[in-house]
Amino acid sequence: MSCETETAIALRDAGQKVTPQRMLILCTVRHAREHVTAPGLIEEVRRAYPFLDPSTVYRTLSSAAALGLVSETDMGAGDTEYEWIGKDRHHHLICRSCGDVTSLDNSYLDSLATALYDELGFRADLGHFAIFGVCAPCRARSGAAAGD
Amino acid sequence: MSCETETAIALRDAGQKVTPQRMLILCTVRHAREHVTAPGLIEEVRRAYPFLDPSTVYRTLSSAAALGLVSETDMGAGDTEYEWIGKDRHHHLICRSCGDVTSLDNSYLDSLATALYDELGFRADLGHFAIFGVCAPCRARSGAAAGD
DNA sequence: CTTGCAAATGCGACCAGTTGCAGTTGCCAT
DNA sequence: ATGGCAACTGCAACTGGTCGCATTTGCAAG
Ligand SMILES: [Zn+2]
Ligand SMILES: [Zn+2]
Ligand SMILES: [Zn+2]
Ligand SMILES: [Zn+2]
Repeated sequence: MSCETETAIALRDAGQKVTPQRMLILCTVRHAREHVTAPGLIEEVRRAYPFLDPSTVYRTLSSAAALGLVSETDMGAGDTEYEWIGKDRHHHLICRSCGDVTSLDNSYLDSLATALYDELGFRADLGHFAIFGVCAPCRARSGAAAGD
Repeated sequence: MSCETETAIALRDAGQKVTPQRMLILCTVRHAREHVTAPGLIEEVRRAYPFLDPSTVYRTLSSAAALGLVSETDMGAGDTEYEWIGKDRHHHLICRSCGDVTSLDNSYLDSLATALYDELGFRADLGHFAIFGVCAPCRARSGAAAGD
């Protein structure tokens, strides 16, 4: 099944209309295998469809995020970053010192989700977390003595 | 020790100047035992100090957040919410269905922080998380059959 | 107490993103 | 296939929040 078909089905399943604009926007997000910002995305989609209005892009991203099709995350870079959410959930560790961003397997969060569910009955939706902190190299670099 | 003195010390320790504006802004955040939004805070502080500029409030909140004095969190309400961070760290569970917000003890996140540190050497700063999902009452209400 | 500097404030310009509205279009029932 | 409605789009006005700069002010050295 093609990417376009899958995206259309996802939209339809969510009770939304399938329009050319949405297909273009969402497929662009999906094909970008990295996080994209709204301004970057607007520039990208306008190459194929110059008259597409920015407000349509924002509205599409917002509703898609509400549906869980894409993640909408503040990675600390000043602009909200969007990413298609496939089957493989992931999260990110962001170093406040060097700015390095690494991916984190969902299994680390799974135990938290399990605890919340078992102990509190809360079904957590741990879509795409940005966890800030200091990475190992930076800790070593800034002096092992300071490492609490 | 009074709240004002503690706040001033916290600012001074962080290498920042103690100004009347900052004291007013930060003490207001501190005394509010709940989350506050920037617009709400501006209205509040202007009762005591009408000429205080909104940009000063935003800058103060931003730098205080960078220093870890206050948390800066998107609780899903459309406006970023700020809260004074005391000794007792906490997080929140937010139900997407009924909108209910509950507090979560930091111990749930501690195990995650420990795992990240032990296995990856990443010193996570889990300041004030907003965890979205569906609460137990809503799960029960929307039919136990649908509960996966 | 006086002096000097760096940081903070206030003001105004600016801009990304949101919102309201009217026209258009996907989609379902007939 | 056709009709009708509700959702979506594009446009334009609006606005919350940011940024640059000149002035003020905290604060530490002398
Ligand atoms: Zn990601
Ligand atoms: Zn680092
Ligand atoms: Zn809180
Ligand atoms: Zn609920």
